[in-house]
Amino acid sequence: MKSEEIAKIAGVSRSTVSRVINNYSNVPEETREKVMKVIQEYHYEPNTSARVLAGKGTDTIGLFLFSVHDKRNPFRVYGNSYFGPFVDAVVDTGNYKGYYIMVHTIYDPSECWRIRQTFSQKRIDAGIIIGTERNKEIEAIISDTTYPLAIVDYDPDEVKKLMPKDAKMVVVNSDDRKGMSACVDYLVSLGHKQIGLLEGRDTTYSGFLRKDEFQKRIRHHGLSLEKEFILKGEFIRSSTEAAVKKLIKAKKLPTAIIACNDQMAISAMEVFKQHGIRVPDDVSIIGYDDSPAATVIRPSLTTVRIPFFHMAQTAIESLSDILESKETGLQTLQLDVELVIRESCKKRT
Amino acid sequence: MKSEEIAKIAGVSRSTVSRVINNYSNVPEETREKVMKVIQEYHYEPNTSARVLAGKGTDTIGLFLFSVHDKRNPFRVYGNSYFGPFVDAVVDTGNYKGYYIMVHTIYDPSECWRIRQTFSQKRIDAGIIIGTERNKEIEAIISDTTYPLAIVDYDPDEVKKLMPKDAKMVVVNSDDRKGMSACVDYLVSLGHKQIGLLEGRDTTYSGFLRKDEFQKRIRHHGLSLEKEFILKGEFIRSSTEAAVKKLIKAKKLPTAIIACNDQMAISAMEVFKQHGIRVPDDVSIIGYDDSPAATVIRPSLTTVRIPFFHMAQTAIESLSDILESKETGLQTLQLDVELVIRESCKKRT
DNA sequence: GTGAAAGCGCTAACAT
DNA sequence: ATGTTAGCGCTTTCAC
Repeated sequence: MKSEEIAKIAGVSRSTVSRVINNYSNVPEETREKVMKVIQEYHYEPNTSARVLAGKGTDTIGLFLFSVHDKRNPFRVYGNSYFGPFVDAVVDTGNYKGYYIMVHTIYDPSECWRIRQTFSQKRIDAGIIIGTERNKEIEAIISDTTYPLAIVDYDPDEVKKLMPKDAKMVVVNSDDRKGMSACVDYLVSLGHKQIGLLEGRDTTYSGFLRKDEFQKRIRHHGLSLEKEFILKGEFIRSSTEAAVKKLIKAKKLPTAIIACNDQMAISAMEVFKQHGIRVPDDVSIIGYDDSPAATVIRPSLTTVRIPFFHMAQTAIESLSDILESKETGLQTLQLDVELVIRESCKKRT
Repeated sequence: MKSEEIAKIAGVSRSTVSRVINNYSNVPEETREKVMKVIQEYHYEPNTSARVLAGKGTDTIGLFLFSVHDKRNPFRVYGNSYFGPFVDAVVDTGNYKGYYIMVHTIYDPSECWRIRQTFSQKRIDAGIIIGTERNKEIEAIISDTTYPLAIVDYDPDEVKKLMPKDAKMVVVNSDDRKGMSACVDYLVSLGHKQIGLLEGRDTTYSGFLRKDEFQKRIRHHGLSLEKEFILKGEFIRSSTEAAVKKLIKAKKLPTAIIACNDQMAISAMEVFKQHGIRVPDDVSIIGYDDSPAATVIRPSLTTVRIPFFHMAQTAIESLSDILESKETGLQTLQLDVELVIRESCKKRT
């Protein structure tokens, strides 16, 4: 079924059918109804490719997930506490606003060409990138993309510096400094003086910020910054386990540890348990993300809640605005976080 | 950049450029290389809409997730132990085979028109449906869809009955009867005689099969089937909590409970803990799905592992075959499951 | 082996 | 207010 047939049946021309479909103002109610009736009767849906070719948008947004996980890890994306709720939120909010969402996973910077290709083939009107580390490939994307692009968790200043003048970008972050300082403050208020950090990757904006703020805040409280208490967990299980085991072997434990994501916090808890070290009695632990697992594990995990849903919503809405208005430039957004106190921390007596 | 410009630069016609792009056999190596060089130099990518309009496929597969969760539950999809790894696997396998994946969430049968619309607008070449309950709307989709469609977790006989003669369908299930009977057998081998069931929804194929097999297998072992031990958890947390609380109030507990998904098992464990009932000392629990949470919770959850990754892979591959061969008919696939024994069950002494 | 030309289904500028 | 027409960028017969 094509618009021409609808036109014939309704006794009008293709253009009129098109006008009805696209809600043009200059078509009388009577004609509109007549055409709509035929459209509905025949369940006519305009061919997307034809519309796009004739100048309309695809109404499709591409979501590109940069996974830090190994390609062969079966939980690589959904096991990632970060992505799950975010994808969910993007699909939901996107669908709600009338967009189709195309999801891609990128396991390595060398696969960045997929982003460019998807744009070049005109499959999407806009894109969302999440989880990327800072590297040549992504910088190249930022430097030469003029399609609307939202980047989650990236340094806005870098984007501003790199992006073309006619770029339409939006950067969405959560308040990592606030989140981390809340963690430190909370532990200090519980009497902790020896606080360790399970850091993520500082090639990641949030990873860098959290570590940096940790150090600043520790100093702010006049505490000492022990080098052996800064553990390289790289946001993943394997590195975390190795780092925590090494820490335990060194025989000198901090009284509390802040992990830069929940997965590391949980891995650490498991290693501690294996070694007979009790959480929170012997060591307090704080996570970051507030992933679903945080409420399931025992003791339940005190962690920083990132407003993924809201971030996704914001990203989609900004892109939507950009697509409608054609406005150009960089838009920076920072959403609020919240420390969720559960059972994994204890007062230092 | 369009094919015409490439043609001009390479000193050939548009048709030749097209032949090169589409790997036609009758292009001499020399010409092919000449054209390819220009294509690469200018990073030319053919416009998808134009190709589709001219008769090519979209190379896009639609993934439709029927969520049993409430629209306002922030973990509705990724919190669903079932979907997460599956979406992941579909995107991965799909991308690997050169397909783009469009993800949609359907919260209510009344939103089924989205599936039809996406096909009618010619946005996708094939679709995958997962998590649907049996109802008028989905039956209508099955009855009138002639596009390649894979349905995960659905009664193949029903599909065969409903589908048009020229349909291209594939149904992918896991071996629910085997999974459930393995659970019962295992508990029986541990000496349990009073076994309860946290059932899902029997409008779901797997939900029905698991409950049915549970009853069959209980009888097979000559055990009694106590009505009060069949709890309606509906696959979700809230119903499970209510059902388990009611069970506890009745003062008569089974010595073991099999839940038809991990989420219900975990919810039940939490309620038991709140009431001072120990797992597995007082009651053994088995889940179903082997979701990531199963290894995190304490005691870790004995559960049936569903090969989501393999199921997704199978679905994509079958669709891919169908798209390439244009073969018609119904293809039924059933993948194997495995009982993963962890800590949540104990011998009945 | 390669080019010319028709056509895919739609939108939009133009004409009426 | 509505019809006519010229593309949008590509693939694909059909000639040569």
